[in-house]
Amino acid sequence: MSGKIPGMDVSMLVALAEPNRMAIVELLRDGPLTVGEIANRLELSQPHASKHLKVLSNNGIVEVKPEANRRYYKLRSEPFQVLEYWVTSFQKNMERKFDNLDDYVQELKNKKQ
Amino acid sequence: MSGKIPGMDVSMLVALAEPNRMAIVELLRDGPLTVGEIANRLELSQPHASKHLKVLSNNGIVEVKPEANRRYYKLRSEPFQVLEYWVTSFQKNMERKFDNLDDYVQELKNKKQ
DNA sequence: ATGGAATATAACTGTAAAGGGATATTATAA
DNA sequence: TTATAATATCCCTTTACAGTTATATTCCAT
Repeated sequence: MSGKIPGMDVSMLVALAEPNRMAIVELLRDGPLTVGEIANRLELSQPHASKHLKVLSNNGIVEVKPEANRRYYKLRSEPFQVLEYWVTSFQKNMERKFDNLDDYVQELKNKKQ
Repeated sequence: MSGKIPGMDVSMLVALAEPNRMAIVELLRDGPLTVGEIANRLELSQPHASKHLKVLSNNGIVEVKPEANRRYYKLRSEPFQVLEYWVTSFQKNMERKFDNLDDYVQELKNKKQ
């Protein structure tokens, strides 16, 4: 219809919407960490940590920096910028629209009849 | 049941991280709609739409306003405010930390040895 | 009260993904 | 070379959930 603001790509949210992965993301706030560190601090098995990191990586939420036989995972900022933009535009929309819901619904009802 | 998950509550993201539910949320940007309207516009079966709306409702993303035998679903702003706060604080953190990753990793390595 | 419209819910199926364990890969060190 | 550490990948089981169909509920109109 009118100015349809491009909907958020859901895959990033899918990646974030799992407790262990969210915990990883929160952990990486303070800086890059290796797989082993992440697994230790979150009490995950190493394969489990690697798996979750792969999901995060596939969705561009983290990137890898190999260093000898370790791999430092670090957050990427871009997806968070996209998310911030989306949710911000959302807020503006809602404030504008729903100040008086009752009137709005009444208006809708009349239009339908 | 790892009781150590800080930060964002993941359940809201779980609710958003499904294509049909995201589509519903985008649809409700322009104002409240009934179940039937939502099902029609997104080409979902009625029970399917109701189910997704229940998930959104259980997570506080939408609320219901009964009107005769119709039910208008509308967005709630609070969860979006929470999400915006979270992602914003995130951004600040990352800008501050990761300006020069190479130095940071080097520093980490030295600390470990 | 009867019928129909709008919505919710229950029962079921199929599939995707989380979680665990074993193994493969890569890199370093002795 | 062999050994060991760090990580990825493969296999397997189980669970969660999207989606469908059928039925129940609620409300309005006649």
